[in-house]
Amino acid sequence: MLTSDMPSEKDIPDVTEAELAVMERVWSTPDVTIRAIADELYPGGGVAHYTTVQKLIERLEAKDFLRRDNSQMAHRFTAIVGREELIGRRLRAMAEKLCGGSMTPLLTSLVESSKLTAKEFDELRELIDKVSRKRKRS
Amino acid sequence: MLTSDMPSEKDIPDVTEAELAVMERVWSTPDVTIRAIADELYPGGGVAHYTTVQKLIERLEAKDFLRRDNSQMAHRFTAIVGREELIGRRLRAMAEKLCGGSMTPLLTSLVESSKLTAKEFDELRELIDKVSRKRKRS
DNA sequence: TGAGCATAAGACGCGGTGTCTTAGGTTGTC
DNA sequence: GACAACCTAAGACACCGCGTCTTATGCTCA
Repeated sequence: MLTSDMPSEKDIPDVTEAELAVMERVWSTPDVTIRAIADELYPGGGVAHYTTVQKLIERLEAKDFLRRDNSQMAHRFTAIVGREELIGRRLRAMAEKLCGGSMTPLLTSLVESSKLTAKEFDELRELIDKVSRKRKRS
Repeated sequence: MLTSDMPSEKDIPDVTEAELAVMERVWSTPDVTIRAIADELYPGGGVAHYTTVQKLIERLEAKDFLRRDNSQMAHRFTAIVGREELIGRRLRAMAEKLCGGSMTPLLTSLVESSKLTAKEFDELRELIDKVSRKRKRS
């Protein structure tokens, strides 16, 4: 009863840890094959490891994270959801769970809780200046 | 094998969804009791619901998210980890998993997608200055 | 024709998580 | 003192997500 499954967050798919490891290869290698991913994630792995990757790919495809090209016998895969998009989704989910849906408290909390290094502070300041300047022009 | 449990992220505790619901009450009510939380989360709930909250509290205490005052028979609880701190932890963990530890992509996404008004931009800038000034003094 | 590699589909085990059961101690009231 | 009503403490439980593995089948080429 305490686990609220509102459609607002439930409908936007995320990836598990193993799926993310697969997506990393899909992002870095264009038209990657299952074999290539398996060889990289499980060096010297057997059939079981190969089909593990296959199952992960199958689930990622079901969640529309990647597209399959089956024109050749060994299928090729391309990312639909990029890293930036995934970051955005997770930030949004986080804002939903922790801040009533607003992204602003995420920023202010980060600043207030002193969880940023001096360097990151400077980066953030610069970023804000840039965006607010750009915002003004429109 | 694909699930990497490096101590960098594993050692920093997080809360589950039900635990978060409890923390919300701990944050909002000073010196809250289990009874008060249970009555709010499970209106008209029985013994089972009460002990559910109790178990969640026990786990939160084990993770040092709250402190127990057992001077009275009905124990009182106070938050150790605040919402801001929790947000910071989750953002850090996210940077770790998705950006190799760098916060920059997260900050970029946050600033761009949090539709800040000009006024909020100024407020945030001010906040950053204040905190970074305080930082320098120590 | 058989070896090698691909896909497809299902089953499995483990661990996390929310929940519940049970036992026992303290307080207040008749 | 006895009893009800509250509290704590500790463990067990069921469900489910997730990573993994098994098995069956098909295509390609020496």
